[in-house]
Amino acid sequence: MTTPGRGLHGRVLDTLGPEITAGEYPPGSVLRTDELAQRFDVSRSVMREAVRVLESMHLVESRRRVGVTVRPMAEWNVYDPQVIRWRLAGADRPRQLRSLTVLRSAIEPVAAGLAARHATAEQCAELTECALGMVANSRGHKLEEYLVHDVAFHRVILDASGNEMFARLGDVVAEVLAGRTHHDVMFEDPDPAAVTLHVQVAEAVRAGDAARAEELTREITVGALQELDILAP
Amino acid sequence: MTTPGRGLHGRVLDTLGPEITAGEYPPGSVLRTDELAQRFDVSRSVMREAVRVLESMHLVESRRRVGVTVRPMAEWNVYDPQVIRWRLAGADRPRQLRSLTVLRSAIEPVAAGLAARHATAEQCAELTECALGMVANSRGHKLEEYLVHDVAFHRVILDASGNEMFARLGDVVAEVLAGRTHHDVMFEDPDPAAVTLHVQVAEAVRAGDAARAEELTREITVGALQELDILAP
DNA sequence: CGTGATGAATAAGTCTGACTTTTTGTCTCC
DNA sequence: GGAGACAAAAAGTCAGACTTATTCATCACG
Repeated sequence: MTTPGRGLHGRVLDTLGPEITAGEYPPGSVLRTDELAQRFDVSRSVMREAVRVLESMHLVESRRRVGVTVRPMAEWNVYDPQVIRWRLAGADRPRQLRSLTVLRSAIEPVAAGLAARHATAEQCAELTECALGMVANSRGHKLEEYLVHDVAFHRVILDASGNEMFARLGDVVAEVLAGRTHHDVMFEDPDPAAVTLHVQVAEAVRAGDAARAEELTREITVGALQELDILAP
Repeated sequence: MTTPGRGLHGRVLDTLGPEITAGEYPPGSVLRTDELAQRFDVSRSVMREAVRVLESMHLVESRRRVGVTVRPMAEWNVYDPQVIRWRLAGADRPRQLRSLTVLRSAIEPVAAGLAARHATAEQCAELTECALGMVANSRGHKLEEYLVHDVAFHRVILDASGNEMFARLGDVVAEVLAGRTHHDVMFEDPDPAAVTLHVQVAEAVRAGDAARAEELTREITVGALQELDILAP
């Protein structure tokens, strides 16, 4: 991950950020920088830097003579990787995971279609390698190794799409996939059908068959959605 | 937009942010906080707050004994509304607009499908109202009025999807639509086919026909993509 | 009564200067 | 030429004094 302790203000954020995103302070609550500085035993300057960061994430708003007020969830920068991480670590992790999976289901098929058009030879090779890695670890409870290749696969697809907005969702996808493997119970080996689909996507991309790559990826994400629906219908 | 002058550090960001996102400092360049503070005629504390914000956007990285180094574009938080605004105001606006339009083409159809399932009666009414507003202003060079309804329409769709990640893209869509109307030349009235499609989407959502809403919206976004391809093939 | 002006209290905002800590580059010395 | 010590540089931290905007309450006036 990113460095955890990058300065005192970072330490403050590591506990204050999750508190806010967990909804511990209802929207409209006011925090006083002086009190916060006391609580975390840091100087006001450090506390102010932390508040500035929270402010840039639209988690809070700082106004004179009022204090630091917590903004309603609807205004948060929910695409900020830091915010995503905080929320995934908190109580509404399931809800968050569902939102992100729906996002994946919208993005990844289109990204795969673009990848089929734009992927370099090197990226095609990487993709095939990842798919093979998934096959090799799809049986025998080698979930960790499988995950590594799965994440790499989707990263390559997103990168190869040539769209920077898609490419930057690699971390999000990684978080979602890791979450599925680690937190949510996943005793069994991955679905063989999903593994096959990944191999086929790699083929389609290499063949430059955009429509097929898109459709196959859609099937993968539909599978991911169904998985969630089974877990929490 | 958001408040322009929210403190001294905000003023600094208003000029430093665009400079960085415009690529005026190549990746790896180092800035010294002291020099920046002098340049902007602010105290070091204010300058530090500004740097913290840039850091949280992953535009720069601050390291001891080294300085504030500019990160490569691939690491920027390109979903940060502030970053998007800075980049849209800069030189690579066209590229940015294309990326965002591709993003729209992935998100909005899925969002429309979900909206057909989840939209409240009130949201359906709003949608119809927006569509009618578009029709009413589709002829006679009433581009501004048309834009207002167009933006509102897409916002309602994204909100009604019930997915917060989609909902938060409302501002992005607004920027893209506004960009198309204002910056890129658009002398003529909007495409009548597009107007009809919006009306039909509103109908499909009200009827709860997810597949149809999705497909119609896909046509809208395909149109938006073609528009860009014609302007800069 | 309301209504608008006055003023005081409050909390964020700003600046300054001194000090600490980490990192890096260099200069020995073996 | 490599290992370790040393010095310089820049960010990081802190404390305290001061400024400024905002809110709220009070009070006079219509």
